[in-house]
Amino acid sequence: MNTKRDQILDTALKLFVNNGFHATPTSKIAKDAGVATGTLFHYFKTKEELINTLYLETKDNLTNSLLENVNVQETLKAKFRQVFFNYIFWAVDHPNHQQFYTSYSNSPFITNLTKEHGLQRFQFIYELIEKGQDEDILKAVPIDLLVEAMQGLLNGIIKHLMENPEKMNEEKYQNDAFKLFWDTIKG
Amino acid sequence: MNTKRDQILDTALKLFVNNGFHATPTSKIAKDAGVATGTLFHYFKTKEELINTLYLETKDNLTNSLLENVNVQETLKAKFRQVFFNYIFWAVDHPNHQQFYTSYSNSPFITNLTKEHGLQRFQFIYELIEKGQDEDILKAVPIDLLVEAMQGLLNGIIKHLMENPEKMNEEKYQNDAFKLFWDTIKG
DNA sequence: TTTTGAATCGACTAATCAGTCTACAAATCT
DNA sequence: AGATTTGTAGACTGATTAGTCGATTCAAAA
Repeated sequence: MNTKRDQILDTALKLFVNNGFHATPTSKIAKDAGVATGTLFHYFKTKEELINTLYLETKDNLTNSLLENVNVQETLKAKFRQVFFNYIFWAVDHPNHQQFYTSYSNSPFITNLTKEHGLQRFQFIYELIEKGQDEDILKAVPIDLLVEAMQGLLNGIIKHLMENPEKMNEEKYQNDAFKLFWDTIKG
Repeated sequence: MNTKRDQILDTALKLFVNNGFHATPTSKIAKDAGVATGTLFHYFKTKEELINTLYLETKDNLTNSLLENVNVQETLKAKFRQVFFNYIFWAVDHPNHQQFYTSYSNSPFITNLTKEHGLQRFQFIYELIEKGQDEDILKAVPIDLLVEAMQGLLNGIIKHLMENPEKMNEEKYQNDAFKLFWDTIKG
């Protein structure tokens, strides 16, 4: 249900990633999605609202994935390992969403309001890090710095993986990649 | 000399960073730069050529800065330290260029040709890494992975620094930041 | 001095875009 | 059933955009 709405969202995502916002007219989104422009504007009042919706739904989707299979009883390192691979597998499974998210999370198109709204959802990562710092497992540097560093590093690794998808299933590669990550944050 | 051309480039950079490509008409660039649209198109055949020029000149500027004061006689770690801070200080000194570069280096606006052309200039970084791997100083992981990881991490650190510019001159912060970087790549 | 071509200007145009309007059909409610 | 809301369509419009064109200025070469 709500198939038209979803078709519009899916099509817009693809077009935005491949051509950018400005080269993607609403008329083309509607046409490729197989609906009329009236329908598009029925679901989204403006083009900007469509973009923001796309961004928020993508972020929700990612955030939910990050938490999967994170076992409370495991060590902190094991938890980070799980989150790390959740992120990576999500990116590989949803390449368009991943590219959309990294390309546009710093874009002036994504309004400040939207950014803030999205930010709060990473709360549990912050808690994980704080705990790690208290226990002297992670580096005692400003937490915001650590978060940005992690996110940047992850982006780099994912970028590499996107260009070398065959590595994804090599165990050695996986261990290497996580070692980069863990060495960065561990104290 | 060529002041008009430079005015156009400077103005375009500012507008692109603050408003994005699509919300920045050539007419506004010309107006803000204090020239006529005809003049803009005299120097740049198309808007896209203007964008690509901006990207390439920015990349040149960055690349040149990276090499400054890298002393051949120093240890590998010291060389990396120098490059690391060259990047960071460049970013702080040229915030608009920095934001333009990171925001748009993955953008569909930057044509593939331009990307490739720009890529070759990081040659010396690759050589530095290879040497480090041969000497068992750096991690023995695929070199492209290491490069992407470094770049991602650096982006994250810079992003944090942009939001906390007062930290820039704290020695502790500098050491913390470089430690993140070095721990990531060292073997 | 004369000639030439680059630099500059801004009015203009053809194309395109975001969003509107009207109409009708399907679903949901009373 | 009848009434009201929601979904869908696509032609249309007013505004905006990238890029053009012919006129003018200016500096340097011949």
